[in-house]
Amino acid sequence: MIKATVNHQPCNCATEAILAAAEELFAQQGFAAVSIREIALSAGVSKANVFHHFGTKDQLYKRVIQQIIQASTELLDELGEGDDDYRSRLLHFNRGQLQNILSNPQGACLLLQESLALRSGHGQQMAADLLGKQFNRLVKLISKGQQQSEIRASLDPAMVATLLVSANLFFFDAMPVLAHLDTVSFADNPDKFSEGVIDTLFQGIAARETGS
Amino acid sequence: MIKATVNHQPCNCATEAILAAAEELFAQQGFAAVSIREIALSAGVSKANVFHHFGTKDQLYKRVIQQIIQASTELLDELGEGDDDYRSRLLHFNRGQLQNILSNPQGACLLLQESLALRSGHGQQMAADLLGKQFNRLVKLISKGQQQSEIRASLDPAMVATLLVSANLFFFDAMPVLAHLDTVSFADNPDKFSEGVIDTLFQGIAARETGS
DNA sequence: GTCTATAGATTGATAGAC
DNA sequence: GTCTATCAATCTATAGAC
Repeated sequence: MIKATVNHQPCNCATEAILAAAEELFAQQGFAAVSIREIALSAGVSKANVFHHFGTKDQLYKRVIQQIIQASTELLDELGEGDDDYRSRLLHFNRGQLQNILSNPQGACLLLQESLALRSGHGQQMAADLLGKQFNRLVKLISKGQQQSEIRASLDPAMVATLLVSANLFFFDAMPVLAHLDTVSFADNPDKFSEGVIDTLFQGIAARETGS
Repeated sequence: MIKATVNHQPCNCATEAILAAAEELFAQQGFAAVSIREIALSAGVSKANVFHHFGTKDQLYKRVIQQIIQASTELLDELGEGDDDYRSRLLHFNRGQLQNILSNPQGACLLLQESLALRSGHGQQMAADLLGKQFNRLVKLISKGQQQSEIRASLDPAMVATLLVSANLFFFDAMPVLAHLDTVSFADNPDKFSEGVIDTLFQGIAARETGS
């Protein structure tokens, strides 16, 4: 025994295959529409094997959500830091957040499903915490920009944060369908979109005399 | 004339009860998680009665989506018209859209589910058309504002429309969870939110000298 | 139109061999 | 850990009486 060359993560190929298959299917069809049989088939294992590793369908789903949240959280811890001007920092933050969303569309889709409360509140709290955390980081960034007089002090920082975050979620959720409208030119270019959002927000949309 | 006191809609109480029950349950749990038995129980009719009136579960779902789209479409046909300045007209449009969404949260929830493509593309096209129609109305409104020199001409109208629409969807979808953050003050006041969005967008968020 | 009864398929989960 | 075989429950949908 002593388990010599053992990996603490024993390359448990089956569990990873099951998790990957489950994430894809849950994202595409939603929790209730996916059967364990379907997941097992897609992962190349037997149905009983899924239950052996994850106990119940609910627990498997919870593990999938946890995995997404964790990967997502690790990616945004140094977003928007640095000593650039606040316009650059907000652009950096927003662009990073959008890239993060687009880097795992399935995960984003599942978190959006959670936000709609389609499941009986299992992963919902975790998804809410993730959104709240990102939102508060952004609010803090904007507040600092106001203290440094780079951002208009009379604005509610949470309102500005709302406009920034909502644009990214909308890009992910609705842009695929708006892309076919001839009025939309930025649907296939996230970076250009982020720049457009920041430009528009910083300059404002009201026509002004060329003052200043 | 003619058609005296007749209703073409013969007050078919059962079908309406079924539709109402189905809309509520589908919105809360998603299509796959709801059984016909559950819908029939909630509507106060028998299971077979549901099949008699709607044929299949898919067709019932499609009818629910159609009903929501139709009610939604009727409500926005004169939004943003008038001869006010374009700031007022955009505020009017956006506030109306948000009120429309909040007036039927279940419907909005179902349309969001459609946008996530959880169903095999039945109502998805209709939901996409509705969003596209509203979006294009808004784009046109903004373009006219640019022609009248009330809105900065160098902006992409679709970008401005994106910021406006996304804010409303975000308010509906994510605000309930953000409401618990102490940084957010407008979560329970849609009208105040709409004003804040328009204010922020028109003035821009960059600090400027008090010029002009 | 509304119901009861039922058919036939599929589901989540378990038992037990290997 | 992995499998086959199986259970009981639930599902969509239909048949047929009233």
